[in-house]
Amino acid sequence: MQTLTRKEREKQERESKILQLASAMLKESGYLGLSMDRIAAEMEYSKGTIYQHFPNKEEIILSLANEALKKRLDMFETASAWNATSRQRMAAIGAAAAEFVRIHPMYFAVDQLVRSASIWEKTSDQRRQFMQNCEASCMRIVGGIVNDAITDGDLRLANNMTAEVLVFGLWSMNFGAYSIITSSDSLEQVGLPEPEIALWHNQNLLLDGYGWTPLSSDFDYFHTFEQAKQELFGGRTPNEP
Amino acid sequence: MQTLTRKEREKQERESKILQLASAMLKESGYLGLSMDRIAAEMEYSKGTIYQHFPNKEEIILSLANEALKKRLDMFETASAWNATSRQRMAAIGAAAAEFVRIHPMYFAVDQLVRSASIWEKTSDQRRQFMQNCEASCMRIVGGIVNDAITDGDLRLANNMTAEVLVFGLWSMNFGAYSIITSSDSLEQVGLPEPEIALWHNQNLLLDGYGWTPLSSDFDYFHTFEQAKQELFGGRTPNEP
DNA sequence: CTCAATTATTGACTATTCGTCATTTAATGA
DNA sequence: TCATTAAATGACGAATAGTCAATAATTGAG
Repeated sequence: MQTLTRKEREKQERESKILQLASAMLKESGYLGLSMDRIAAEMEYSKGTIYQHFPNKEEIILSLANEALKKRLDMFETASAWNATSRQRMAAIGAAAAEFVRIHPMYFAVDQLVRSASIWEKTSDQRRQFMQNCEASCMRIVGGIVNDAITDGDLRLANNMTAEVLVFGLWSMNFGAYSIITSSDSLEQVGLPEPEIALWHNQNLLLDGYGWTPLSSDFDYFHTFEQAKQELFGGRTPNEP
Repeated sequence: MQTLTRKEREKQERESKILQLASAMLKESGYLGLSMDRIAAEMEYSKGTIYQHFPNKEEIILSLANEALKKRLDMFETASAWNATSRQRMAAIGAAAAEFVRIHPMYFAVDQLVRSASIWEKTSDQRRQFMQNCEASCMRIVGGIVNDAITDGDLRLANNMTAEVLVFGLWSMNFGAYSIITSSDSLEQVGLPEPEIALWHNQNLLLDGYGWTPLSSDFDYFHTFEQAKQELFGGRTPNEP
């Protein structure tokens, strides 16, 4: 006996089919190529039915972003709960971020879209709040690791510093790096054949700059990174075929 | 005696008027609010005439980005040519970036737009190359300062490191931070009342992590930053009323 | 100055899109 | 069986990008 009626199940299936199609279209031809008419046509439903699921195009896009963000939050939680030193847990967060990008190469494009085009205003409070919640939760998780490091004596912040500033440093570096990486194919021509590794080095050196011990010169965090990837997200990540 | 005929001048004026209007519209209501019809209406010209200047909407957007990028390149060159230590010149680059964002708050939104929506494909080779050129030049300038630092003995890169990796670190951090800052109004709610200052700290700590002397703990780079802002870009920046 | 040739401008037109809603179709259960 | 409720439809209105034949303005040779 199911908790959902056949109708409810059908509806949910259709919804995920819509999102799946939309994701493919977005990947294929960007925001402008994502057309409600085409979704309806490919679904073999009329447009009106699609609009019963999502009141507008923007809600679909934000839904896609939220699906991804939810997974990222899970991965960050997994990384944070790892039994290791604070900086190793931080490395695990890095592994989570890298794995997330591997699984959702579209996410940054979508996130940028949501931020830049006037998509935000057209979406429902509920979905907007969900998104902000996910982001805030991610920050809180990373902030928690920072505070643990302080508690453990591995990190001492200067007077005019807060954990939030450090988290913002990592966040902005990651966001920027992956935005550039996923939307630019000419990085080799500019002397950066392996931008992901460059990001990894820079993250470590930033934490070294904060004096978060053990410093990356004294410990092989790349090994930790690979280990976290394997143990925590190895083989198959949750919710992914 | 002008080198341009009256017609050419008129055309150029009209072109900059179009860009000006487009910029305002983009600021006002985003990519979707930027309408060729509305531009034509507000210019009091017909649509066809607008299309004689720009073959499509996307070219207008890329033009706007390029206008801004050109100015940033100028500012970076100015900063790099400053007579000071390598890390001070780096601080001047930071001042240039900050000043650039102050003058062009729209730039990051437009840049993200160009990257994420399918704008890139629709634009001319010429404009695309101009953009890539500007970006590459900016990187080269910053890379030049890094190399000067190495020559001066203020910086020693590890074996597996290159100047490009460092530049990428600064680039991604700046790009990410300003993208987030200019597209998010809820940073205070997340414990970041002054994100620009946070960025500044993080940049310095990253360079400290690289061991670029004098370290920020030994030298007041914020003073340098303010000084560069004043001396190099103070009062009125070039090409700005 | 005149007027044919060139150049610039126009806006009606096509095609495409989003989102709505009266109408039709299907499902339900008394 | 059939009245009532729910779901699905697609024609429609309103915007928009971009085109292009027709029109207006400019130019410069005679």
